[in-house]
Amino acid sequence: MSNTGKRALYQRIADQLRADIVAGKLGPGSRLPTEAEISKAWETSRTTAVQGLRVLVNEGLIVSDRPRGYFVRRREPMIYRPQKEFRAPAPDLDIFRQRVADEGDDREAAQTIEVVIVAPSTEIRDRLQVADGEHVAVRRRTRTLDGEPYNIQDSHVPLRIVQGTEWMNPGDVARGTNQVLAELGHEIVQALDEISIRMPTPDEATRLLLGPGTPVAEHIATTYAEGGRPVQVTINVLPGDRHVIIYERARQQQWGSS
Amino acid sequence: MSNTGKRALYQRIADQLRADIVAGKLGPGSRLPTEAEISKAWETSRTTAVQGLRVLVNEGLIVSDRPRGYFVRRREPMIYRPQKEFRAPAPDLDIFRQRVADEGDDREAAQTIEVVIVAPSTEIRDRLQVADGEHVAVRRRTRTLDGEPYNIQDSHVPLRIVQGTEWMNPGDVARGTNQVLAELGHEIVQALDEISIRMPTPDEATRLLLGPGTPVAEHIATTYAEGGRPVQVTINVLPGDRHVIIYERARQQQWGSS
DNA sequence: AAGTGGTCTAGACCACGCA
DNA sequence: GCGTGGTCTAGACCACTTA
Repeated sequence: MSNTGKRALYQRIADQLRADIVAGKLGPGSRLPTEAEISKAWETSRTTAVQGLRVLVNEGLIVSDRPRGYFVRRREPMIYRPQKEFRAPAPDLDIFRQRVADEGDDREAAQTIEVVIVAPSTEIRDRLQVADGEHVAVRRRTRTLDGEPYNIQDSHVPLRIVQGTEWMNPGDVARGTNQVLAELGHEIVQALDEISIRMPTPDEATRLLLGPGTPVAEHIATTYAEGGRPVQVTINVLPGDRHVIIYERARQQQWGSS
Repeated sequence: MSNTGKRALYQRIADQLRADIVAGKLGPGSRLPTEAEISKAWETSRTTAVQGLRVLVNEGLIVSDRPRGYFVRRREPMIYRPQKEFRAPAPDLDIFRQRVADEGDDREAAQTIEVVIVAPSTEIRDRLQVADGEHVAVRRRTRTLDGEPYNIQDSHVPLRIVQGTEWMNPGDVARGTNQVLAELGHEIVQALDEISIRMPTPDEATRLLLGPGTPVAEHIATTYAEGGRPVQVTINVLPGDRHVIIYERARQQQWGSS
């Protein structure tokens, strides 16, 4: 094999296929050439063809569905809104109206809930400001849509606050767990959202059925009661191919992206 | 090679190394065993060792610094706040105070700006609600910190709004471009933030010097003037290994993550 | 039974940074 | 020069799905 350019052959194979995909010549769901076809067309070994395909897999552009072949991936993100029921007069958001309305419409939402008591990790302890030996209660939720895992949500509260209360009930709480906390004297008045972007851990990849090349957002919501007292830390893990995170901002706040 | 378990050998190699990294046995910056050492230790071919290492590269856990070897990656994310100068009484955020204070402190920030006129993409046209043949002005910024690329920001405005104004000056506008827009009769009163998570395009990977296994957040901020009229669409591309996105929410809004 | 991708072998030559 | 990772070859056997 002669190196016609500086770029490696497997890179050029990937470039070619990627170009076909972004140009629409290979639309979502299309089947790609097989490894054998590619290696023949480029007069190279199958290993190199595989390497080229793997580039696109790691970019999240294609998936392999063995033994049927490689296919162009579909993306159908759902709306994720840390600010629920935002009441400011909404600007003209036709694009989203549609998709928001779709949420939970024809798709069947479900969730599994378990509640456990654990020693908090450093991340949780820092944000919850609990003492060193103090334990926390955790509501672990895995949400599914049409049977497909959708996201993971783990809420952490100091154990002393919720021990023996409805918060620890491992099932739905119709009026919402924040309402329960409010009734317990911990009404939430403020929150901090931190959103990090990273590749999933193998454990997350398993729980969320993530293919290679699928990054996740880790959304850590820390909620505070009056006086800046932290009440709850919720960690949400959102597969990048299934979510768009939406925030709305109104006049009383300042404008970024100047 | 006998398949001792179901899991492929290269997977088990990756598992072992990953465990060493998350356990801290291999701290940030540590050098990993060489490909040759791994293949010898596991009694396999170098190809399989490479395959195992590539798993971790694609997870963003390690980088190869040829020809020095593989190294455990460092993560030092900066704070990114779409809500700037948030004025609500801040909760106790010691963790972040530190890092926010660091911003632009000992590190040298710089940016390159260019302004061009283009036919808008569908994404832009939908959000900006411009007519079909109408053109838009784009301020393209690449921000660097200590000479390292940090993020990309492209602001789009209908051309008719800013033609011949200071907005199109390809340099700093001391009082901010939003102020310029306000003076032109387009004061911003509302905004919509959309955040998507994905792997970078090859072009973005080049511009931002992204290694493999580094996902990006695409933050699309659409700002609106009185009456829900869209004024500007800003697309920010944020490398996941260099940013944490922060939002604060206060009482007048509703609480998500219930 | 045929064809697919998943994994693996045992080599090879190369570019590059460092001593 | 030496050792590193980057790339590539020309095969091989396997598990799985579909015809």
